[in-house]
Amino acid sequence: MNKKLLSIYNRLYKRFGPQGWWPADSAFEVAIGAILTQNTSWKNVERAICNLKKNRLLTFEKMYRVNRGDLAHLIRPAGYFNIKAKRIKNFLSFLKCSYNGSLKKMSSGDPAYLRQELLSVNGIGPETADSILLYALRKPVFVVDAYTKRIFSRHKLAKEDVDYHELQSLFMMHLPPDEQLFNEYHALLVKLAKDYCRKSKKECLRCPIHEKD
DNA sequence: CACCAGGCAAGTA
DNA sequence: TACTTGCATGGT
Repeated sequence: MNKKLLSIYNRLYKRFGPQGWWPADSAFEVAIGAILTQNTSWKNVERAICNLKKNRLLTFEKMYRVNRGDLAHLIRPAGYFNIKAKRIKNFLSFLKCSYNGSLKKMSSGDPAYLRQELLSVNGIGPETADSILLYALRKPVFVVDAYTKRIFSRHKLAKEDVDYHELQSLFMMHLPPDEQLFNEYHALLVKLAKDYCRKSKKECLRCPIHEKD
């Protein structure tokens, strides 16, 4: 499995090259984006982030001050704007209480402990927590998402109804705990899914996973 | 028109 | 525990 996972990674990297994740100007922007992208296309998230930038709200202090209603209005293009505004506020309250609003302070903590903390915030589940840990805090934590599940179940590398942590440990048990590797691997799986493994698209022509090294 | 997108929590039985 | 439903915009 160790070899297989690395082999898949090498094929994806060879085909698609570095993906440059996470596209953002700061760790704070990554964390907010992680909440905004819950079950939402990245294109819509970009519109919401653009609105936040235009209003100079993409810093902890500014966003901590703004009303939840005003925040909801600005992130409207990302969908679920009321509940996401609440979730962002929950995250900011946690960050204020535990780390005085500083992701930099937070980043010195132990990944397993930080994960527990993030999961205790209402609105932050496994994928959002792991996205923040990997892409904002640079911790070697593998991010699983709907794409990862779809690709691995369609290729019979995992069962159809595989559990989040089951699939996550598959990666983390068989790969070195390399933050850069996890970063690129997850990004490449998203790229693969978008190009070759859409939900409604059953075929998988020219899919790099099937190719030789 | 239906279906999907870088999920999560709350309600029901 | 195991389903089901609400949340909502914008693209195909």
